[in-house]
Amino acid sequence: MTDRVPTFRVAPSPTGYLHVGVARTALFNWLFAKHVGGRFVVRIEDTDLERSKEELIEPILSALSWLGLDWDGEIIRQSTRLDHYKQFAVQILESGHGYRCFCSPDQLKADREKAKVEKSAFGYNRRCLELSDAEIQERIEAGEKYALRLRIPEGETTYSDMVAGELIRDNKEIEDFIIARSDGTATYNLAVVIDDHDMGVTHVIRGNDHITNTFKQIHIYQALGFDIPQFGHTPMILRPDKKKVSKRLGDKDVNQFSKEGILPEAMVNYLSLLGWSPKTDNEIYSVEELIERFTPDNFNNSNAVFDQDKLLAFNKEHIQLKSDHELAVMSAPMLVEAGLTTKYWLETRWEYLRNVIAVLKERMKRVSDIVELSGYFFSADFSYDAKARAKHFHEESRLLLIDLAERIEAVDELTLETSEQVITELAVDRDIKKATIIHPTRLALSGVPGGPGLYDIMNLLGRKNVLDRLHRAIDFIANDRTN
RNA sequence: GACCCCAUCGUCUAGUGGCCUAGGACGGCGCCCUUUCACGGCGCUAACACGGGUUCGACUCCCGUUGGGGUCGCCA
Repeated sequence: MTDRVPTFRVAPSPTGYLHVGVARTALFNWLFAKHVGGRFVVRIEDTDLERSKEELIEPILSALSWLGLDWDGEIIRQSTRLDHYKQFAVQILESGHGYRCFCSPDQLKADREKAKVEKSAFGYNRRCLELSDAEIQERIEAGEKYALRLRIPEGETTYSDMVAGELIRDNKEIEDFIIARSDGTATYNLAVVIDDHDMGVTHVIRGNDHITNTFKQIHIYQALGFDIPQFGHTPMILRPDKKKVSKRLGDKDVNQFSKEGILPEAMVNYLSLLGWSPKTDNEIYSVEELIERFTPDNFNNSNAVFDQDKLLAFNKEHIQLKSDHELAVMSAPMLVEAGLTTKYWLETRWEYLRNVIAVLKERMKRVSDIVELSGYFFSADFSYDAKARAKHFHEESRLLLIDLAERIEAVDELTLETSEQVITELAVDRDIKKATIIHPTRLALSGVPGGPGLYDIMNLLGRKNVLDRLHRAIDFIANDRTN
């Protein structure tokens, strides 16, 4: 075990989308693998043919890819290994570590209900443990179906958890669980142990809802004579209502965050801080920095509530860290999809897009915010914000805009400097505050009361567009008054 | 219910017996900056669940209570 390359894994089951809980587990394993220079592998847990859905595999993998959690080697699918598991089930049976159980699911269900009412013993009552060889033979020949159970010995089971420390459990609390179904297929716990062994997994980091499974799996490892990996059970990610994040409760597909303008860097950064801490005052880290700092002694052992607002705050920070060009690449398809522009138009005016992003960037909390923020940079076909209109569009401002338009006519080119110059001169000549001019002008050029500095807008729009929009507003105000 | 885990501001967390009149971040609130909206800067708000011990001294150690979470499938 000493010279094995550290191998970590994530093992999603395609019975739902990848939610933040599994994503965070995957991230921890990945970060840890990168930190120690080990391997990170992916396994699809689809032994339950009933509930597993083929079409869910691709979205799960794309979510991992989106997060940047690249994996090593081939993806293992349990459904392709069903036959492989059988020999181990047989081995456990023949070595005396397991036994046949003829109890029907209905029978077991009745047992459980009875035990619940009587508040008596937990787990399987071992009815089939003492069956004689003859009786077993007889029932097999009679065609009775049977499942295989692992026989848990007396005593207690203990192991050292990377997160929780020394864990000990009385074997009375571990029932003789089923390792192979009556149709011969392996159940989750058996398959997991065999796969982790075959894949050379040395470290298993997963949610602490798996602790009971870990105790069961340790007994399978022992029955099979396999080396037991290091286990680490992280606290859960909870929803704001304090319930465990779960696909069964309809929790969000990680892919959805991407659609909502969340940067994978932000998601990774935020997720890394749920149940783990770099133990510094800084919270914003790049993936490289996280890998650098990621050690298991910094795990936390209490559950964490997933906070959308804080994710958004991280997203804002990471957006600011992106170059204008990178943001332009991400924004372009969103702008096209929103119908604000076309792919061709953008391709020929890439610098314009970049400049638009440069002035809008600090206002973006989501990448997709660009759509809401930048409309007027691509189209003059906007309406004026009603409140702002009432405040800034009136006869006085109309005359001001006419004056401004005339002055701009006299200018060759609108730059940052000339824009400011024109406004300043107008203000001085009329002996008014610049703001008096700026507000109606901004509304005339953008239709909205907020946004980048007016000179930036004028500079970007250019002389012709500014003039057109000024005249449009002048006419609008005139018509508005007569109505 | 049984078993297990956990317990610091609303949320994520720092704290590993004296450095704590408990630090940071998000949120909220206020101020400043400012042509607007943002950004940024500054400040404020707000927590050691409770009760017992141990100790010269407990947020830090132990026990109990309470609270929260998890598990209890021929699901994963």
